[in-house]
Amino acid sequence: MGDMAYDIKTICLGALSHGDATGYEIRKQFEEGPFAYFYDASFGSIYPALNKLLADGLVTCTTETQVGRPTKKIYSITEDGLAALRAALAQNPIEHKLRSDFLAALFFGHLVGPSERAKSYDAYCDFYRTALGGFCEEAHLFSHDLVQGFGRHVYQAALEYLENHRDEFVRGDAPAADVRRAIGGE
Amino acid sequence: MGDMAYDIKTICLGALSHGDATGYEIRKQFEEGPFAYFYDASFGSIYPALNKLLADGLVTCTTETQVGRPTKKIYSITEDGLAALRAALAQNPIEHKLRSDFLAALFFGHLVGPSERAKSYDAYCDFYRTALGGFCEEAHLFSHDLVQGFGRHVYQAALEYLENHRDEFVRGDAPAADVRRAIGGE
DNA sequence: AACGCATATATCGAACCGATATATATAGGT
DNA sequence: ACCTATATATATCGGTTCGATATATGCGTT
Repeated sequence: MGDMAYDIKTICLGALSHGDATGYEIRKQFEEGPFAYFYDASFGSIYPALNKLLADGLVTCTTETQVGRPTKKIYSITEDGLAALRAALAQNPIEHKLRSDFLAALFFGHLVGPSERAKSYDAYCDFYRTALGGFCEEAHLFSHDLVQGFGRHVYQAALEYLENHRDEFVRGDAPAADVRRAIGGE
Repeated sequence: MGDMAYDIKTICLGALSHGDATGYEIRKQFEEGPFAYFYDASFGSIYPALNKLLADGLVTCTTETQVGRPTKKIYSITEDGLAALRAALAQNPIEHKLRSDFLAALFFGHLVGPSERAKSYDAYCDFYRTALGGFCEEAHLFSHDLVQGFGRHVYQAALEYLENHRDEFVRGDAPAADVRRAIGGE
C-alpha cells in the first residue's frame, strides 16, 4: 500500500469496467471521454496492455468481422479482472502530476517580448475555454459526477485568474520587491 | 511553431538561466522549487541532458572538488544556450497534461466501499493542503509571480471544492438521473 | 556502533509516447 | 468526377523519460 502509480493496464481495466470496448474506443475515451482531462494513453501503450491483460486472463476478447473495415477486437473484463482492478484501487495511490509547457512558457516569460507573452497567454486561455466546453453535464454515477464537477470548478477558477491578470503579465509589471538578476537581452 | 513539447534539455536551460547549478541542485528545484508543481524530471534524464547540452556548447561546466564529498559539476548557460532557450520559448507550445491517480481513484470510487473512498479523498485533500504551503510568497520576477499566484489560486479552488463535496461522495449519493449499469459486487 | 539521511554523480531496465504503417470507407471541397 | 481529409481499426518501433539502483562519504540521531 501507499506510494505507487496505476499503470495503463489498470486504467484499461477501469475503462472496460464501464462496458466492453475495442482498443480504439478506449483511446477515444482518453481523448474525448469523461476522464480525458486527468489521464492519457496512446495506442502504443493500450494495445500491448490489452494483450497482456488477455494473456493474464483479466479480459476476454471476441473478434467481430466487419465489411470493408478492419476486424474489431472487442474486449470484456472478467471476474479476475474486476478483482485485480479493485485490488489496485485499494492500494490508494498518491500520484498527481502536472506537466504544463504552457506554465513553463509563462514562467520564462521575462525572457521574451510582450507580444510573445500575449501569444502564450491567450493560447493557454483558449485551452481552458475549450476544455470547459468538454466537461459532461450529466454523469450517471456519483463518482463520475464528482470528478467532472471538480474539473469544471478548477478549470473555471484557472480561467478566472488568467483573465484577471492578463494585462499585468503582458506589460511585464514588476512585483513590489524587484530584486531580479540581469540575465541579458530584452 | 505550433504543437510541440519542451524536452528536459530546454527545461534545464531554463533552470540554468536563473543561475549556475549542479545536476543535483536542478533536481531539487523540480522537487521543492518554484516550478515543482508544473514540471518534473529525474536524475535519469537530467544528467544525460546536461551532458548533451555540454557537448552542444549550450552550457559550460566547472568542476569543484570537495573534501569527503563527490566532486561538484557546476553548469553555466552560454550565450548560445540562452539563444536556444529563447528560440524554444518562441515556438509557443500548447501542451498541458495532467496525470492524476488521485482523480482516477475517485472516478472509480463506486467500485470500492465508503471507507476506501474516504481514504483516497482525504489523501487528495492533504496533497492540496501540503502543496498550498509550498508556494513561494515573494517572487522576484513578474513571470514567477504570475505562475505562483495561478497555482495558489487554482489549488485553493480545488481544495474548496473537495471540502464542500466530501460527505456526499463518501456516502455515495446518486445523482438525480441514476441510470447506472450494474457492474457487479459491492 | 548502527542506521538513516543528505550530498553528488551515473547508469540501466522498464514504461510510455509519438509517429508511422496498413487498409478501407465516407464526406467535403474544387 | 476527382482528390483530399477524416474516421475506423490494429499494430509496431524508436526514442524519451521514469524509477530504482549503485557508488562513495559525512553528519546527526537513537
